[in-house]
Amino acid sequence: MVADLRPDGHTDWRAYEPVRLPPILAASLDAFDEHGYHGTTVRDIARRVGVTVPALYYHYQNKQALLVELLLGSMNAVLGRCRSAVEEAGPDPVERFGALVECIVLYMANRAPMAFLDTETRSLEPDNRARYIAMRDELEALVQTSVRDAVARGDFTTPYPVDAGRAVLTMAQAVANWYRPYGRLTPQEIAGRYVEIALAAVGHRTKD
Amino acid sequence: MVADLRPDGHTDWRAYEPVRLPPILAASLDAFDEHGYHGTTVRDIARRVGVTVPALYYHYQNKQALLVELLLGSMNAVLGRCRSAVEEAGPDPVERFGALVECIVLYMANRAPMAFLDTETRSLEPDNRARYIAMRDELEALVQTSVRDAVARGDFTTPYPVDAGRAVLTMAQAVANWYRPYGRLTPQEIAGRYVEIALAAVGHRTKD
DNA sequence: CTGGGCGTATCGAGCGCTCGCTAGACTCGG
DNA sequence: CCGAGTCTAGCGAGCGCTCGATACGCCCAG
Repeated sequence: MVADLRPDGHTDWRAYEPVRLPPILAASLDAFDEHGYHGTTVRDIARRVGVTVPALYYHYQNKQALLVELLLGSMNAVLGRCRSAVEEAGPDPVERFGALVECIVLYMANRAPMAFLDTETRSLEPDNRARYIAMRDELEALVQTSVRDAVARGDFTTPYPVDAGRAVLTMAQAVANWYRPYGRLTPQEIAGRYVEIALAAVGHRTKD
Repeated sequence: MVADLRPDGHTDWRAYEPVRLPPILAASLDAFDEHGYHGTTVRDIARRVGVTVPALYYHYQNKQALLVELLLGSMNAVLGRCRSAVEEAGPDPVERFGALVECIVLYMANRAPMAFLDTETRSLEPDNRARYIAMRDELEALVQTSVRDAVARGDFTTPYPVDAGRAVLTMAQAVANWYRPYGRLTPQEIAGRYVEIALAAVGHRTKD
């Protein structure tokens, strides 16, 4: 089951171990990222793993199951980390917002290949897509709630909380599209900068 | 040729007529957006148009040519509009930045199905992809130049011009992923708000 | 200590189908 | 009567997936 897939059995939402996936899932991830779901053949996946096609079908029901495992597992992982992040941040909505941006950017960078798969959502069959979107909506709700609460307290001055919240969420998610591990900044550095940029975008009153 | 595709023969970069595409391209666009390039069959496109498969091949060389026409045409259109926008904005980098954000968001909303196709870039064959990426890079350069110049003048106070520039560009492009024509805001309203949000993100000194 | 039975994981071979694409004939307005 | 545009028919390749067989390690009865 998807719930059992733990791409990272994290305790700290900031900590990232090298990703450990079953070989077949790892190969599927690479192939889906390179060619997309429909552009990937089960023969290609088998070739990458170094086995024959029937071996794949021994471990997974079908091609769709591979995508489900990866996509639902990824969304579950980022959502779990974000829940930890807001909890750890405490009641202050500004702290929560900052923790969320940091958490999302960290995930998008440290798990870029996983997060990049998000574009394959449309290849999920309806039931699976519904479960995926429900989790995605919960993630957006976490962000929007923190923005709304911070605006209500007068900590954020943006006149467009919903639009600014969505803008911040999308720009954080987009990190997965351009991040390269050999880039000029570490994931932690990018996350730190994005927190500042995001706080500016929502019109955070600086205390000094 | 791609250069001949004029999805909109605009004179004003803010003006959008209903999109007028040859029926085969319009059907291809719908199909590619729904199922992706590899998930779309030429039979599906033919069915949407109401012709048989050979009729498609009379008008276009192959399936790839349909994607090339749409993707290159779209990128060419947004890039052309953005060039007009910076030119019209004059020499002030803040004005240029604002015009660019407005222009990009307007395109992403008014041409959301076209812009959404961006995710199919990886299905372009190498030569076509290279041409596409060259245009995309030029678009990013327009934004980054305006940010750098505005920071040099002290009009933007962001300590991370490159990162903030990319953040703004990605959040503007992401509009194509969530915009719906029956939504609560018009494209022009969204663009206006995004200009404000983007200016805040880069730390624009307000004059008052 | 042994050997038969069983679960796990793999294989070669190939089924039924759909894919992108095309040869060649037909239709019909100018 | 020509040629632009469409059709019917179908080719060769590759698709997702499955069948029956097999190699191997483990457990336990004799």
